[in-house]
Amino acid sequence: MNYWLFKSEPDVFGIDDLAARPDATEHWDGVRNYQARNFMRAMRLGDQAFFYHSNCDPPGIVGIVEVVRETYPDHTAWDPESKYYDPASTPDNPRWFMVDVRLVRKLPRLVSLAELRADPALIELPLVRRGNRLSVMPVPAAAWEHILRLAEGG
DNA sequence: GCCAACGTTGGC
DNA sequence: GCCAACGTTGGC
Repeated sequence: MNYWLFKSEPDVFGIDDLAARPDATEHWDGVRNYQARNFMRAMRLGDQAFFYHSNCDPPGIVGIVEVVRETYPDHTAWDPESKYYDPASTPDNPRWFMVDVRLVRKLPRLVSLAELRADPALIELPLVRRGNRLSVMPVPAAAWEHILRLAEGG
């Protein structure tokens, strides 16, 4: 099992929006970066991920989600009305993919980006590397467990 | 609102 | 294939 992190802007789609979906499940559409796409294609059923709020104050990790459907084509790329439309992606030859995630739980508290950055145990966390703008990225197992301990105060 | 750090585009 | 220009992300 692998661990991941999904970024989302709470003004657009926050963790409470996910919680309000039927079965607290939603497809993760709109990823238009090849590296992030490749990470999603590597996800397997049962993989867990942090839900991260970006572009807000304060940015940070707010919950845990689980992959409940593995990679399949992102249909929003075929919709001319969608802001994620990409005419280079077709049903016969899809370029962009998504997974379905289900909310496992919100964390007892937000673990802020500032706190993550300041923690020497999280040097290996891609999120805190300089200039990282990926919206989907891996989380090393040791970092995953460390962050959970931070959130749970133990 | 600013701007650093990216990724993408397109002329050559 | 190079690389300058451009657009985007996202913290601050």
